[in-house]
Amino acid sequence: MPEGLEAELYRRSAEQAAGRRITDVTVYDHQEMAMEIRTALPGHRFTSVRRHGKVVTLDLDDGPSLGLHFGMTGRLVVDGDAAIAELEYSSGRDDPAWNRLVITFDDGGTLRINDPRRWARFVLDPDLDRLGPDFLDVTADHLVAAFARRRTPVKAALLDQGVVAGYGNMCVDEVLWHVGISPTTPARDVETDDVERLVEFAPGHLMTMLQLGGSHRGTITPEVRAAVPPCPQDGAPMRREQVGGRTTIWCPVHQPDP
DNA sequence: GCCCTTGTTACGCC
DNA sequence: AGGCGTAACAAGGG
Repeated sequence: MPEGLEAELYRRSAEQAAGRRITDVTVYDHQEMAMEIRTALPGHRFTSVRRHGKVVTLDLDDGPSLGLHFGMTGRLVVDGDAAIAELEYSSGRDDPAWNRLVITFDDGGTLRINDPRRWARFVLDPDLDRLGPDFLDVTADHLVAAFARRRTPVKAALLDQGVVAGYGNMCVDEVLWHVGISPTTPARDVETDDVERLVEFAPGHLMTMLQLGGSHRGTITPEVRAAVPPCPQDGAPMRREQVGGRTTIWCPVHQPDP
């Protein structure tokens, strides 16, 4: 599913669209915004493409920016080339019926959101103020402060985009497994040392996963999530339960509950 | 055909 | 007030 890593892949893909003149926009979903989007974009060019957490923002040379969020199964397709060939929990197909937004450029190329389920979102001038720091450069100080008043499982705290932006279900399990923190630990009870180890470890590991293709390319892969084999690190039976309302995989031995 | 999956938001409760 | 849990949402796939 599109987590921050997939959003980064989409951002890079969207850079191919920068500088090209927009000639047409077709809005198939969120009709309430169709008018303003069709008014703002044609005749203009995207100048730069940013990402914060799971939101990709395309800046316009003149006028509002365009914010994209891909929900669970949304993909960005630029010039017919899906940035992510395989996306967990989504089919591999690129059915035209699933196009939600299509932007056409004067060279005939397109930038599209294609989403079988309709949770992808797009909006002009996205509000990023409610998002925490990006997951690739959040500091330990920030997380410690944000965790301090929360009794909720650390897993839920990391998934809270207002605490830190970009983590999805798979990357949280991945990082917690590697740094040996139980996802059930109340956020306020996570040792500062452990938060520091997480912050030190996560960016490099996530970037490696990015280079391998995205959030499903870590140790806790979709196959591991489905089959729940013995812990790849120490061979103990892994647990698979709902934590913070989400299916969670962890090792009770090297990620012991507090 | 039931049930699983996900990210986000809306709600109600404490 | 704000933290917390949960339901709801869409719809393909097993």
